[in-house]
Amino acid sequence: MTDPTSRQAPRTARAVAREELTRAILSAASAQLATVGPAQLSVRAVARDLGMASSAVYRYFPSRDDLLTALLVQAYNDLGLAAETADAAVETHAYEKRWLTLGRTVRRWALARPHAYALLFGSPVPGYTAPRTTVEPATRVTAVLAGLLRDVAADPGTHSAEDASPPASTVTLFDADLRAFFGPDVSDPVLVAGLTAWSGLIGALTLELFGHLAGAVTDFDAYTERVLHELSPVPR
Amino acid sequence: MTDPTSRQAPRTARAVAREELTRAILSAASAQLATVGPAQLSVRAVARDLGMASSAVYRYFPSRDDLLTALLVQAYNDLGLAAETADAAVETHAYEKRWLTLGRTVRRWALARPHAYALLFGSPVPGYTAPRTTVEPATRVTAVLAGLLRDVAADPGTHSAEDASPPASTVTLFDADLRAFFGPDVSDPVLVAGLTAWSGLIGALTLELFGHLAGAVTDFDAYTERVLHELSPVPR
DNA sequence: TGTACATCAGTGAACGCGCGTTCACTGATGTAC
DNA sequence: TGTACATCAGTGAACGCGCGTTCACTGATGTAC
Repeated sequence: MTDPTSRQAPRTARAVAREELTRAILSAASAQLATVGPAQLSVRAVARDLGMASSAVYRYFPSRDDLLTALLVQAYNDLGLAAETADAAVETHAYEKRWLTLGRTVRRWALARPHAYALLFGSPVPGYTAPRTTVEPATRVTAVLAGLLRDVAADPGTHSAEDASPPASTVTLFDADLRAFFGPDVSDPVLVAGLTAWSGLIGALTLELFGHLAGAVTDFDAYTERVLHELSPVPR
Repeated sequence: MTDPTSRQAPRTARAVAREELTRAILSAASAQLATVGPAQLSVRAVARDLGMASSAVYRYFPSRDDLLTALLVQAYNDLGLAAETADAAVETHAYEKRWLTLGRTVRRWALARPHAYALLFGSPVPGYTAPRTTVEPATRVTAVLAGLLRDVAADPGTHSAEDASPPASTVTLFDADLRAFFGPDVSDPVLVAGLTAWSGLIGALTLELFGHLAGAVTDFDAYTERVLHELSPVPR
């Protein structure tokens, strides 16, 4: 990633204006998602909101899909940053606390912007395929979980007798990239446990946010706490 | 539910034709979902697929939203029936087997029609609110889980010492309707465990079907088996 | 510091398209006598 | 069994709307001498 503006910083008026409008467009587009969903995201409506000609938006994003991609990247980075920050504030060895913090942080993030959550974890947008650019930002939240599992695996105090049990699986479950991502200390069973916990978190948020538990659960905060405890993939 | 056709069954040619076309419309609409998603479901496109005037569809469904509702109801009933049938085929007391069967059945159902899964468990359709009619069909799959938990709770052989531990929660987590649905024998902790397992299943399917594990998991069948074992909310 | 030219931002009209829904209509099917 | 009338299915045109994207353009900002 070489940043062309980092050589010197002229900061011309044009560059400043461009940055600001880019932000304004993204923000208007994001606000739109709250009412219409990603498949209905409309370049014309965004332009209308900003009081500019629809064609002007094309100076900033070459197509509707690029605008959508930018929203995806922004949301993933936003969520990733929130998770990283929250995790860094917890003592490294307080493993369960770190898991709970991750869950709470993701949930708080999602509750504050349900449309962004739906963009990331809801139905894929028909006809749109996210480009490679989105892969790395998407990785950030899960990297926090990976870090936690890596720390647990590296801690000799957390190993009980049953860890010596044979791997028992002859099948290769995971891709080499994922294995590398979690590191060599994280065993297959731990990886399964971690992904199961992550699935449970995403499932619980999906059910809550998409209204499947409306009229069933009365206190979602307390409920989620219980579920997170139940799901914890770390010892203690 | 009084069925007006049950008094006698004249089965006029018109009635037959109407039933068949209704089915054809639903099937064409369902096929559409595979390519465009529920928000883009188009009455005109459905009519085009069937070779009829778009206005003719309105003789069968008064509006686009009603068509969508019919699709929802159909999908929920389809999934519910699959789960009920599969569960009935397993021995009542083979609790874990029943849980695994539920998970496998839901997954197989979803893999065979990912668009239907997205319709039920993906992002809500913006601007559309499902009417009361959909509630009961939506209940069917979860009723299978409820039946399982009820059977476990009613079985005296499944209670260990720790069940005697105090409820420990002063908060009311669940709505009275849900409590009634699961029955009085199912304790709060068991209910939490059941919903956690369900969340995990939905989360795992969402991550798999919506492509979040592409390039991470290599063998999704084996992976899901492991996750289902991990999630099991029943003893043994 | 001033001028000449190049670059960029934003406009407004236009292209071709698809949508949900209504309406007056034709012709076929069903029903009552 | 036959006839008269009512009901229903399906048509095609029309309404008013919104969309993504392109294009030739004006005017402002930036740059090189």
